[in-house]
Amino acid sequence: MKRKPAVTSRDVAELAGVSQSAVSRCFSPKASISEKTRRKVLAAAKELGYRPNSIARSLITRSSRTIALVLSSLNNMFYPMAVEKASLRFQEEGYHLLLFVVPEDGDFAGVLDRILQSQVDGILMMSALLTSSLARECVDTGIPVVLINRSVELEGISQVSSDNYHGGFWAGSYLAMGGHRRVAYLAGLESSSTSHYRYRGVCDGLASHGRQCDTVMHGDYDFEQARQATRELFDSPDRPDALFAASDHMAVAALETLRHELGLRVPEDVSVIGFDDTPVAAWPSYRLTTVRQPVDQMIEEATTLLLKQIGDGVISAERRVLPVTPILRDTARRPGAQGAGDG
Amino acid sequence: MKRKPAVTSRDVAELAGVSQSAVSRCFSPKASISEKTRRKVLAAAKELGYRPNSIARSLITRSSRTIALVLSSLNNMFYPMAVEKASLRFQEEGYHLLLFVVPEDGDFAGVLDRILQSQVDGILMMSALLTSSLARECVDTGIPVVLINRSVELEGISQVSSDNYHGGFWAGSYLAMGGHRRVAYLAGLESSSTSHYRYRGVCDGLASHGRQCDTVMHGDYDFEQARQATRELFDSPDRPDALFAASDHMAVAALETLRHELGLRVPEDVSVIGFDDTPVAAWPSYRLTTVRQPVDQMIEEATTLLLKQIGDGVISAERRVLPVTPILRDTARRPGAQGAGDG
DNA sequence: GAGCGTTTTGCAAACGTATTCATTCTGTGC
DNA sequence: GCACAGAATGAATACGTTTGCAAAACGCTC
Repeated sequence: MKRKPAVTSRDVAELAGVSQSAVSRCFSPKASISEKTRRKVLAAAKELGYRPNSIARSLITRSSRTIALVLSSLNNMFYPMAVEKASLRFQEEGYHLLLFVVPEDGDFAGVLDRILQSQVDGILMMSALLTSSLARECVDTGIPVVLINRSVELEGISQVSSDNYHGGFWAGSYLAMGGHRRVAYLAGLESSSTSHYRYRGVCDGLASHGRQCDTVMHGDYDFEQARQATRELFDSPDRPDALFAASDHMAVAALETLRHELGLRVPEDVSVIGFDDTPVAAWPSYRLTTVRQPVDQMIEEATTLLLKQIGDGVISAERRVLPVTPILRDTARRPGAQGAGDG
Repeated sequence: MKRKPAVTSRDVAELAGVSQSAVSRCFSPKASISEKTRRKVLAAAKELGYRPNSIARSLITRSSRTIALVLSSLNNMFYPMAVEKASLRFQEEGYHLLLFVVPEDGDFAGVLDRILQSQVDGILMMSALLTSSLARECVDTGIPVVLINRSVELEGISQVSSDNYHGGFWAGSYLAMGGHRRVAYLAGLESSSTSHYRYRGVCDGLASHGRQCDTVMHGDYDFEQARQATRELFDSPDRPDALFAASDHMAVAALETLRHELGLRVPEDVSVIGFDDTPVAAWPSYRLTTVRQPVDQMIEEATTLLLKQIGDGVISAERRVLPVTPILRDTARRPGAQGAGDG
């Protein structure tokens, strides 16, 4: 079964007895064309199974109507959810998504090269990866970039994030009010600004009640590493009495380890707070107290921001911070409840 | 900050004092070019920040080096894992992935239209969606299609799936040997061939031990629907004593409902078997007995199949069925264990 | 330096579309 | 029937590459 030669607008023009221009105009919404020829053309097009070649169109219009979506892992359900939403949104606007999965420690320079070659109209990044020299390359080529939940110190790169600091701050206050004295932070990747803001938040939140953050351990957003970190943190007599994890994914890993491996009760022995409010947090086995990120809204903002810059042909460096919502469930002791030893 | 006009191979040629062809040849691996001019050209290219325009390249070579990846949901972790793997594989081969998320009940015809317009070299489908008339359209345009874990009755469409039937068969036998008398099947989408094969498998597996499948309930691969189905199935005195779910995702939903809502013990009161062996199945809270699909291998096969057809320019309809692996954990009573009333 | 095979090079023609511009058509008001 | 505005049309060009072809340059041997 061999490929046929593609049918072009010229073929359709010939069959319909009109010029190639006429055919082209039939497929551009705003072009001026009479109803009569439109019908002739559409009939011919249908008969031949013609579809405009969007590559040729991109070449002439200098716009591929394509967005590069770059991320480094889909392990944390936050990302699949974001991807799904983004895909739907861009599809609505007639844009396509070119997917780039780049390991956090992978060769992003090479991938960026391919991204820039592919003539995307914009870049949506959900991972760090972007060093300032690479960011400069994007800006230089004039491609708008929007970062989700990551930050980079450079003009020309827009950012949408949730209020990581205040999310952390709430967690810190809440744990302090619950009477916890030794709070540990289960951090994400070192390179992740998100994890840093959450950390600073939790510290300040604790500080606002005269407490402090006791220990930091890196789980790198990874399930197994989070488990290992939990073991090291809690497998000792003077263990922490509360844990704030930089993601639900890690919080669940911690819960599993605390309960099933270390034999600790949550929240009686240890309180746990996560971040994201992914679906798993609501499952009855966990009922994880957490901080909800407004995924849909974040994607919505990021999409709008990107499309606006593409439309205007002007790249800017806006910064949007969206509010988070504390979700009170059962893994963190509630302030005022029995057991709160807050003198 | 305005966009600059793009730098083209002509600009580079001029600066380097060579012809535009020479520049082009510098960027095609197999072209013949002298070391001297190559150096001149590369220097000029670097100075100007030149990158070949892959749109123009696609137009002339009639190959976009792009694959359409279509799926309908990323809820079940099976898909994110598959997407990640596929993305990495195709990136290795110099292909890009164009992502299409289309709801299972969405307008696939419209999306297919866009896929075909975008001149992809191949299509990788991880959802049903493909009616035979749409499949015909693909075949007619000469684009190779590979389906993962779905089937459609048509020449020209290749398929890679795991051995759903034997996975189901094993589950049926295992439950029968465990002494279960009333086995229910928590099915996926009606339209999913995968779910059908698993059903036929579990029926035959049970039959091979003189049992039969008692009830079927549709969970449509959705967490909430699976919970609802579980309620309806088990909230009665003559409830089933075992459940085979068409995905781990639904099996976990069932587990949550059985344990935390209906107060049933697993596996003492009810045995549960899932399908996929996604990471969640191994979490200590569940330790789900399940059937492992070889995700990596499936993607590997699908990728190879697709690239081969693209390379040969010949589309074929191969069918690969990959073996599954039973994973014995703790949610299904083990044959011979106390409580097996297979008298 | 001539002769000859091999590489390297530039020219020019594609690829399939959008769009400008000049031209022709259409319809309206007189 | 005429003038005129507006819409509809086609010819031609451009988008940035790859590639066949023929010419030119090069590296040999004699």
